Amino acid sequence: MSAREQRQVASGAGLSTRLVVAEAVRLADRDGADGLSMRRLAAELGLGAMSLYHYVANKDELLDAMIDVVFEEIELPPDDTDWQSAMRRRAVSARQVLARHPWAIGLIESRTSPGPANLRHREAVTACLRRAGFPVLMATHANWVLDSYVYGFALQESSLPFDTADELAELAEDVFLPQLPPDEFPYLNESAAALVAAGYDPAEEFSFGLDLVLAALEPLRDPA
Amino acid sequence: MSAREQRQVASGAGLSTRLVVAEAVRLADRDGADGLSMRRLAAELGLGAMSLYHYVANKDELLDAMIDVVFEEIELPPDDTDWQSAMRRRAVSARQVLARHPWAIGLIESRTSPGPANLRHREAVTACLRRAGFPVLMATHANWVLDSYVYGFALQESSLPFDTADELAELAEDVFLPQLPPDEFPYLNESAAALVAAGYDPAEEFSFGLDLVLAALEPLRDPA
DNA sequence: TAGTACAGCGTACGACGTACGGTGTACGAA
DNA sequence: TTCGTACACCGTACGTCGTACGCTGTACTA
Repeated sequence: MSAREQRQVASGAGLSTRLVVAEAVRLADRDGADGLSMRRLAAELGLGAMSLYHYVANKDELLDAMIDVVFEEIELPPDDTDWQSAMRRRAVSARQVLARHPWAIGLIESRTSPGPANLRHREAVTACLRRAGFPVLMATHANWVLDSYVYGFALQESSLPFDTADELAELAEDVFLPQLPPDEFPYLNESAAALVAAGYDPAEEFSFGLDLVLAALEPLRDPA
Repeated sequence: MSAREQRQVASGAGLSTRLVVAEAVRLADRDGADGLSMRRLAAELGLGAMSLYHYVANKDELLDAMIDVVFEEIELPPDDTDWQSAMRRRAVSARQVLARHPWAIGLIESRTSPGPANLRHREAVTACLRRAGFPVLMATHANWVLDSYVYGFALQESSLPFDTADELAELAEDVFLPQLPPDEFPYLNESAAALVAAGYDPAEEFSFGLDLVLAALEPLRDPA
């Protein structure tokens, strides 16, 4: 029995590994990945720094657990609709969750062992694709394409310095365009202007690409 | 004139900001983002820690500069072919570069101001799409879809604990499958088995999704 | 010959993760 | 009632981090 499992069982009353990890997620949401330190987390919980090590083996394990909490928040593809609707539901949910916890995206790069929620998620998605008639290897391909799109979109979105169309318009005028001489960046200027005029909505932008990918995957199903 | 620009001009003989950043990239490639510290970087260059601050304002600026070096390595879309070939070239190049510098992916999340190479890259890609006949807003959409796919793929690839089909086969047998009880994860087991049997090549996997996306974008061009 | 840049460094401060060895309280057994 | 034990928790300390501050020495100019 590892130290971690031991603690998870114990202390039915007050603290628990789950609560510690949850508070860590809250802290990272508020202050970013760099703002999360064992000391600050402990202080937030009213503990001394070293007390955390009764619930978590080390910071690395804490980060792994935090990522798995994030995966837990992502909706699984429902199995009472067509596969496209199901995959859309879970993709949209994933984007929302990752936008809420942007630190998670940067963390994924450095941790290589998926947690239980992650595995459950992958199983559910693969199941949905297989039942929709995708051959085994096609389901793998579809999985890669969809996950790449979702993670990549979340990554890009998290690195944007604005969240809404209004903020974009403001920033474009005050910061971006002054940095983009029209003779050197004619196309970016054109795009920026068009984008400000048309309005920018991350959810819509996400939908566009998602529908494109889903439609492109459709013909790869086996005509069961 | 900022401290940084000042240094870039000075010291024509030995060190320069460019060399410092280049060495930082090498160090991050070798030891990961966490392995890069100002002291270690300085030591690698035969300097005291504080000497670095003659070339770089602070670590944050160093990280920004490192990311821009990475973007510099990515091939721009050539303009002597059809748009699909051009976008494929730059996407394949981007994947290769990001696989060489996986730390860059995790860094992107937390830095919001694109460097000059990044801007030049975006301009070139947008130009290619516009010239291929995509209307302004369609070009923006295409940009989002393609970049999302590329970054997302790179992110996933960097978080895989294996690089080749052989390593996958080995890990699957020794680590993955024992963790995946067949009754709980039937589809992941099926996928893993099929993947081991068929062999796994990241470049091929990348190509599959890339071609899918490119083909899906084709009809969105304006029939100029 | 004096003055001025500038590359480079030594020291120090506050924060970090965490190893190690405590302390107090709760509780079952004697 | 007493004692042993388990467990939640913590204080201190070590090595590392980024970097502020102020000092060297060298090279070159006036």
